[in-house]
Amino acid sequence: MEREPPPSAPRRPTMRDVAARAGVSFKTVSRVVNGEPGVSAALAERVRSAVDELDFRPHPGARVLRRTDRRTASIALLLEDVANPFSAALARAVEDEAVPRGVVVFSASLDEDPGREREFVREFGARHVDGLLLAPAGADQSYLAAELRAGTAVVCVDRPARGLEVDSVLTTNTLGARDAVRHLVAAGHRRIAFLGDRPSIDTARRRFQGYRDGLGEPVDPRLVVHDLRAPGDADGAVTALLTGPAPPTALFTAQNLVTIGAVRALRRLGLEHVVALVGFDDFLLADLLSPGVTVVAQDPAAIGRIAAGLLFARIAGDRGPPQTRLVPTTLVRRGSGEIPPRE
Amino acid sequence: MEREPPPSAPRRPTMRDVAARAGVSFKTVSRVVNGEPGVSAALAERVRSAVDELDFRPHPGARVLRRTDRRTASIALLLEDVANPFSAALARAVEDEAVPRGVVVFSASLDEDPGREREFVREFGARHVDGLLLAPAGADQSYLAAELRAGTAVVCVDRPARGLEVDSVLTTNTLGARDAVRHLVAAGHRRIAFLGDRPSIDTARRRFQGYRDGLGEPVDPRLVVHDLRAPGDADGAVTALLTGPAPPTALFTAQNLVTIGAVRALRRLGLEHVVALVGFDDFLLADLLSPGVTVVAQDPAAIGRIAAGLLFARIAGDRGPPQTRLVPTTLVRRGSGEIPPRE
DNA sequence: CAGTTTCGTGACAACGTTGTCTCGCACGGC
DNA sequence: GCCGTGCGAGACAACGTTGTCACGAAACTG
Repeated sequence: MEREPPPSAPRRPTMRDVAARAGVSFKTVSRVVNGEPGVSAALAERVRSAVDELDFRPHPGARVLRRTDRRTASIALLLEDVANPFSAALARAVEDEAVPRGVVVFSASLDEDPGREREFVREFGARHVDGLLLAPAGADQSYLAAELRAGTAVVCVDRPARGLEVDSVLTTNTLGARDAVRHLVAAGHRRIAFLGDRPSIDTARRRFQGYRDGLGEPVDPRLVVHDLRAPGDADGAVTALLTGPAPPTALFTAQNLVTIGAVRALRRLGLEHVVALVGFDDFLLADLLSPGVTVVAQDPAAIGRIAAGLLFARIAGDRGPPQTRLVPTTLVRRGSGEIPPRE
Repeated sequence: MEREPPPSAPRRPTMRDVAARAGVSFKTVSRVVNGEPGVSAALAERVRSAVDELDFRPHPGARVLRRTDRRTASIALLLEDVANPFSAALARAVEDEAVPRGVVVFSASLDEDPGREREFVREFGARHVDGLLLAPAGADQSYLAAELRAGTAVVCVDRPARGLEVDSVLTTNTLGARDAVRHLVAAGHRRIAFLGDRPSIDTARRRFQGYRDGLGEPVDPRLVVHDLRAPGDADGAVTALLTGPAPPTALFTAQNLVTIGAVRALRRLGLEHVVALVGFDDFLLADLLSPGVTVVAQDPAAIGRIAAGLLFARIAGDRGPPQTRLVPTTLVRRGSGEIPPRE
């Protein structure tokens, strides 16, 4: 016979409690809390001190239920992985836009899983977030139309939505990659390898396009490797390329972890001062390696800042046509990209 | 004369809409949605298909208002800065515990600001999150007692709460720092500098204590520098130490960014193969620098995982005494910590 | 076969808030 | 001194859901 004595059912104070303490009706409390006019100064003061004494805060659930604007003052941030530096920097920038507006941020990681993307969108839609900031994982976002109709604002970051017109904030992937490759070409390289992520990912495809543009001559398919995700994959691919016949004299690595894998491989082969390397996306300490790693740097904070700005404009009622904003890249020369071809 | 035709007031379907479509009372819908017994198979099926057709999802605000357990299936994560790798890895681990439980995660950055800490706690408390995972920024957390009374579970991560007994998950800071310094002592070093963050931060203080323990002899105050935050600070401090009289033969850097600043300084002075270095907290690419940077690695993912476990146990009703769980560090030898003293 | 139990279903109140409506009263105009 | 006017304040409904209760029909009991 076990019995757990309920420890006096924890409860936060409500407007009724405040009203009782101040000796007014609970509607008067509502008026004071919401700054509505039509309350005498004396009563308002009594209410305010009762609010302070009880540490009253209005219940957001009840509030959203009744309010006409239906705002929850919350947004959701759906990124590839909150632990990766690009996503994390973007998330922080979004938070910095949200907090001054009194808006809180849900965050979630999609792990390139379209199923997870849809589940999270559904979940946060049901929770009535005011807006959704999404880095799409799946190949089709037309399902988002239902959320837009239900009144949830949506802005895509890093990758555009497919099958639906919404605001997007993207890196100039094609141009950035083209610049990287042209930089190598300008140093005299002709055999430049491309190492990239899965081409089903929009950014990976665009960077490959930029590689082709930058080369300016037909691509040698033996110098192209796709579908690399982890540093280990890249390490293997680079090792195979450089120990095989007709090795490249330069590498263009089109993703963060691929770049790191390539650095590991070059180091192990003792070729880090012989084979040139330019990576897409900057990373911490790239300047302290020897040679420093030349990269095409993205600006995740700018993406987050701009995207949050667009989202809050939509939430505030902007009904203009969908916009695409492009955030430029910067070529950062650190040494590895300036190695001339071996002769 | 401007007029915005309201675009048919976006609205999500409610139980009433589902009920109308299925030809039942809305209470029957509630029963089916919540899996309560006492609904005939035929009706339940009708309701389920109406739910699917309308893509109905119950309104969480209304639900929490009425439910006896008052659960919102949400938690808040209050960390130093979601963009820093330690916090980001911790956040990801927490998400991985929350998602399978159907719980969503708010995240926020405190930036070592006690005011921000209190505001966020207040905000998320008012939003009735089920639990709060907090890396305290302020010197006193006794104010949390009010949240606990109101029924919000709280677990501290990385740093203990002060002025209040709650569950905490901490790194073995003192032991880890002691091991690092002993490692240098074992290599023959006697003049080992300490470079750390503000001693008002619990972890910084403990790491300094570990330094003293590891030295085993009186500390030379000229080799101790506190209050370093950014890499630039550390760079300057290291430069001053090494170009001054009686320079140290080894450095113990007690924080991530400080370690990076120290590496920069050593590199600039050309002493990276002469002065030994052990850092507290691991970082990406530490192994690719030359020499590789020896560190005392923390395990932020384990901290997040364990803390989330404790939090969900509390939310589920665990009323046991507050626990403190310690997560051990690992000394990772990569070269910089194995340099013998210059003779 | 009357009386009782069970079971499926719906009516209704309540959660804590905001929006609308009404009421009482002091005030000003004639 | 009478009546509209305005204004402060409360009563009440409603938001979308869950918990409680009541009802009618079917299924048991003796």
